[in-house]
Amino acid sequence: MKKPYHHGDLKTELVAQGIAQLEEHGLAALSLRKVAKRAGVSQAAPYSHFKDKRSLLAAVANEGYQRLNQRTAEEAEQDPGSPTMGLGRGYVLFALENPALFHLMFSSEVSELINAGDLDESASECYRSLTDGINKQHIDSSHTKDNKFEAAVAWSLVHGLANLLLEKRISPPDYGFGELRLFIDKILSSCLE
Amino acid sequence: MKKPYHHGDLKTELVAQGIAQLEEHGLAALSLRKVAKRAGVSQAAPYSHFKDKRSLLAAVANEGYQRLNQRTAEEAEQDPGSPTMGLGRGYVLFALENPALFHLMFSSEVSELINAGDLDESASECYRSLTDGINKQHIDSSHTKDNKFEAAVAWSLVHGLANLLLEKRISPPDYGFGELRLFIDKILSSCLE
DNA sequence: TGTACATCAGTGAACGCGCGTTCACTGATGTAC
DNA sequence: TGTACATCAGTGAACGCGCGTTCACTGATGTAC
Repeated sequence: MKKPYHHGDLKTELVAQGIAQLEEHGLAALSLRKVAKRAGVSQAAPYSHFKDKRSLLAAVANEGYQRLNQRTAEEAEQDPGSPTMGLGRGYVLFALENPALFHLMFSSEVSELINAGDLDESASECYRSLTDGINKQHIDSSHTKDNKFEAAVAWSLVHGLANLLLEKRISPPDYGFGELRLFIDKILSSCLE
Repeated sequence: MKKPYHHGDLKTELVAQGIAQLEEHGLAALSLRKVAKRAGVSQAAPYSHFKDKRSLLAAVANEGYQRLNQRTAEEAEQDPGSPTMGLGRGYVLFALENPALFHLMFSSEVSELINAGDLDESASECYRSLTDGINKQHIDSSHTKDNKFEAAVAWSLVHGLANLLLEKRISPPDYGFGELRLFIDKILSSCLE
């Protein structure tokens, strides 16, 4: 009665435990065996739901992209005056709040899966929503074309900042900022608004 | 006579073969055993020159940072009017010319080594030369302060662009650019000059 | 309502693999006398 | 110039480990009659 033979929703559980393992022990420690153990299931059980390890990775990354999209949308709502700043801030904050998940999402392995079309639309949506935000922002501004490039600039800036903060190559206190959010805004503002 | 017992300069050779292995087979395939094999030496031989694997990684990354500094300086010389653009272009080009080495240099593992002070000054020099470039550029421009932040902005932009190009998340042809160098300049110019 | 059966999620043992590291050793080198 | 010896770079076998994946299986479930 304590441990039913069939789990019920093992597939979802494996993705959840994958994320938990990721955040607790980092990307290098994400193995199928450990995820299975966390879910209280034998090491071979995941193969009933995922073709192979890459397939579980894709599902975990997918969940990550959905959360990223939520997080950026959330931050953009809070700051309706400048959608780009909100989206950008949300992107960087998400990375810092979910370091290993973010790492996985932009790892070579997952990039290959994305480029092979093995992920949902969620993965590409984060870029699309950035473009949308920029279009919205510039609809009644001086710029009219070049929005496409601005999106690439914004993504690069935000992605680079996230990575450099994550690896502690840039440290806000060195810039006199105790409050992370303010530092992010300061850096992003020079290019984004 | 063909194979002397003592190599002569195995330490240097191991670093060189580490870089070669990296570029030929990627970061995930960089093991001590493979590097030793490439150098024509037993798997235990590297331990005469390096305390452990991390120590070899540090040496390889260090060589990488030296090459990065060379590459950015080279590009900056070619383009004396705008040091920042030159440095930035050099940074991105280096990443694309040495994808796996760049990957290693900014991996979590090497970041930890850097933050623990286990690398030469070369690692921090790339950031310092960027700051210098910005100071040079703004010495007779309108801005006077804020150079410190501009350096963080420039580094973020350049680092993000390098990573997104590397993982093929951004593809110059999608923006109508066949020539990589022109695309990089277009993206960088909106923030850097 | 009760029974036979197909389905399939999950088990547990086993596979082969490459890895970092250790260890007692051997061969080459150079220095002291 | 020649010999004894310390040094130490490199050897090769072995260690234990965790990994992804396969396999024949077993237990639970639900459906057809």
